[in-house]
Amino acid sequence: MLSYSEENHLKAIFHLSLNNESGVSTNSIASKMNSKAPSVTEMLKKLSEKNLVVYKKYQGVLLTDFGRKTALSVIRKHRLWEVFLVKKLNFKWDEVHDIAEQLEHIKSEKLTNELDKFLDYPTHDPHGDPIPNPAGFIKYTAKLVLSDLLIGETGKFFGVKDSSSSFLKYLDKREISLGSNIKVLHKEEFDESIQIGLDDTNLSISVKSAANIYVTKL
Amino acid sequence: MLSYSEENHLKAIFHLSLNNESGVSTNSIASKMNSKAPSVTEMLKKLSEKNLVVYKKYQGVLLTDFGRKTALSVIRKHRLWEVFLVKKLNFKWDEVHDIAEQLEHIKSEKLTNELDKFLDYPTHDPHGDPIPNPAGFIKYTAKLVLSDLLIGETGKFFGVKDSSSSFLKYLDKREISLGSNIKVLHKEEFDESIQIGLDDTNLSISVKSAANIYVTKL
DNA sequence: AAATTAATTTAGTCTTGCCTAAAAAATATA
DNA sequence: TATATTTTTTAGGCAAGACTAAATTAATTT
Repeated sequence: MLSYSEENHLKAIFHLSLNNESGVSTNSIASKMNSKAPSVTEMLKKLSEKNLVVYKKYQGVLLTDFGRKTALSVIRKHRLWEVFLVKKLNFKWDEVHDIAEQLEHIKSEKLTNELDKFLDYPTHDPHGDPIPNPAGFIKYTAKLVLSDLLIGETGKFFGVKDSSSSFLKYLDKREISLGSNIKVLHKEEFDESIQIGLDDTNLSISVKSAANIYVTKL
Repeated sequence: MLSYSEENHLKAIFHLSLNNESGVSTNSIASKMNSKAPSVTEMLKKLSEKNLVVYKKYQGVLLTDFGRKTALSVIRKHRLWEVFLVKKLNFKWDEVHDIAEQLEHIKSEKLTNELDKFLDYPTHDPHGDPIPNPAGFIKYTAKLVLSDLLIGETGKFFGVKDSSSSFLKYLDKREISLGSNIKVLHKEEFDESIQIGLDDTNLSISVKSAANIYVTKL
């Protein structure tokens, strides 16, 4: 039975190893976990003992298959609970993260699978991130970003890269919501801002925002 | 912010003080928590520091108003989650306790209240126990037990005293379920067993079982 | 290649929550 | 009431998970 802290470290390593094939550094884990390097070193030893990671001093760390499956089971629960909160309990997508951080540690396979069924087997969470299946398989989609689109092209908004509450609120205020079709009308040379068309309205957003909006080209 | 262990101790004290107006003993708490007396003593000091209990060495312990409210908030969450598991996720009433023990510690008032609304403000959990309201008010009903009924009387089954999994399974097997109307047909002098009528069937149960079945006289 | 800087690990400490064994207080009994 | 028993508390220890400061290893720069 894993502790919350063990599960959280596995999750952090999983997320960091997506960018870093060759091994995740102690410091990057510490910074993601809001902790300090020595705490991470100690935890890596323990996870290594339990065959959840491959760890060699000073060499960075990687998940074993078992570790990866375990991390994905936690992520699966996190994302299913996010769907539950938004779809069933009227939460906004920027309010669910902290609660899902708690719920993801509840231990009951039956609960997870019944929840999945109750939600009608969702494939993505409210931020557009894919939900792993019970076997730990996760379906990634190529991640095209709004700022990658050329003038005249249209994309369907399916997720965000930075899911911080402030960015999500920014999107809500502008009524840019998951599923919208966004057309790139113009790119300003001066400040790189982008004019977009959304339903009947036109608005201007910064490149920084556009780089945070995942789209599928239509 | 209270720890799981603090919340669990408050809950134990709450339940024990229902029978014991004058103060709950260290040993009784330890036995309910599956721990040992010294652990309880230590915790009582801490809870007393935080004004959750009134504790004087060797004198037993009682909840303060604040402690009582806190305990009831945990119990409220426990029972709401039990309703959720049974009503929405197809759990049997004997399967929900351990999961609710985990879920009761999730911290989010909004979550609790939205869950309450989603479940349409249930008044009782799947075992017939009343659910406290958000203000910490709990409505007790006088607890009449099946073995209290006289021959010829009928009661509506609304709860169980001992909600152990084995007893709940026993009831399921005999198709004695919450809400049933049970008529006392006969009491056997020899072994005190009781003949009952349930819908169209008659069956015989022990006094011990009958003393675990809460009913309202019809 | 040596020296400096950065990253990581070790050593030692603290808190929480649990324990056993021993001491002290309260209760029951002869 | 004095003694025995039970209950509770104190004392001291242990494991988990965090930390700071110091030491070590790796990486970078000159």
